[in-house]
Amino acid sequence: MNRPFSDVLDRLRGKGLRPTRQRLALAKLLLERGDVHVTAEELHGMATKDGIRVSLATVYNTLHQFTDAGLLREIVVEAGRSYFDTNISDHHHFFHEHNAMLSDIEGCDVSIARLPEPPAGMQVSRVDVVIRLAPNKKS
Amino acid sequence: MNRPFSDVLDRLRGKGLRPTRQRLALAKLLLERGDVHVTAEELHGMATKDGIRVSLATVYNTLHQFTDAGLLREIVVEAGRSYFDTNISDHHHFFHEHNAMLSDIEGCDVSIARLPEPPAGMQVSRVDVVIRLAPNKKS
DNA sequence: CGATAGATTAGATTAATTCTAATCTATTGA
DNA sequence: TCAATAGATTAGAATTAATCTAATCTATCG
Repeated sequence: MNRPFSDVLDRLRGKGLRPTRQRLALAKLLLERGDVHVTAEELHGMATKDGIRVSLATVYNTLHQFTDAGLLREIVVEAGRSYFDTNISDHHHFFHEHNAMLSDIEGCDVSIARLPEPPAGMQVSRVDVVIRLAPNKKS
Repeated sequence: MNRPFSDVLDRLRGKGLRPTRQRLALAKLLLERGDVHVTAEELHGMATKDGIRVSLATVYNTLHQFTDAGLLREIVVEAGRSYFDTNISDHHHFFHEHNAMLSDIEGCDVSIARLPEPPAGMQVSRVDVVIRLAPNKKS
C-alpha cells in the first residue's frame, strides 16, 4: 500500500519546504487526489470545509511556493483569475468560456509541428496551449 | 494616399459604433500604428500624453467594445493583466517573462499538427499558443 | 433644431491578490 | 530535552485591475 502522508511530507522536505501543519494539509488536499485545477479561493474553501484552519494569505503563499518548487503549475486564462494545476506533466488545456472552468487535454492529443526560434539571448521556458471552447451554436 | 482618418471612422461605423471623439482618438492610437499590445492603463497614458481627455473607464469600455466588434483581441497571460492586440489575424505570442511584454510570432512559424476533438456540445472558439521566454541561463 | 438613445465621466465599488507587523512553530544544536 | 531563531502563519489593511453608478454630455435622426 502507498503511504500518502509520508509521501507528501517527503515531497515537501525534498523541496526544502518545512512541513508545517497547513502546508501538509494543503499538499494533501492538492496532491493526493487526481488532477485538480483550483483557484486560491476554492482551495481555501476546501480546506475550511475539511476543518483545516488556514488563512487565505497562507493559501496564496503556499500555492506560490508549491508552484516555485515545481509541485504545481499556474495557469492564467481569464483576467484576474489564477488556476493552479496539480498536473505538472507536459500537457495543455481546454478553457470552457461559459463557466470559466479549465480541463486537461489528454497527453499527446495536441502536437505542435513547428516552433519558432526564440529571439537571441532568450530560451523557451514553457509552451502553453489553451483551446477555448464555447457551447455549440449550430452545426 | 490612404486616408487614415476616414478609414478608422468607417471601421467604427461599420461595426455600429458611434464615432465619438474619444472612440475615434483611441481607434487612431491603436489601429493606425503597427501591431501593438497595450493594457488599458497604457492606452490611457498614451491618450493623455497626446492631449486626449478620456477617462480610464471609457478606455476599458472602448477596448472591450472594440474586442467584441472584432477590431482587437484580448490576451491574458499574467494574473491581473489584460493585453489588447491590434493584430487580429490568426497568430500566436511570445511572452517575455522578465519584463512582462508580449510580442507576436510571425505568421506561420507555429503550426499545430493535431488538435483534440472538442467535448460534445462544444466548439473551439480559439486556440491560443503562448511561448514563454526567459533570459538565457546557459547553453 | 430638439429629442433621445447611447456615450462619457468622476468617483465609488468590487474582487483578486499582496503586504505588514505581530504572533507562532519546526528545526537545530547545546 | 529545551531554548534560540529562522521561517511560517495570521488578521486585517493596502493595493491593483477592473467594473459599476448615476449624473452629465453628445451624435444622430426626424
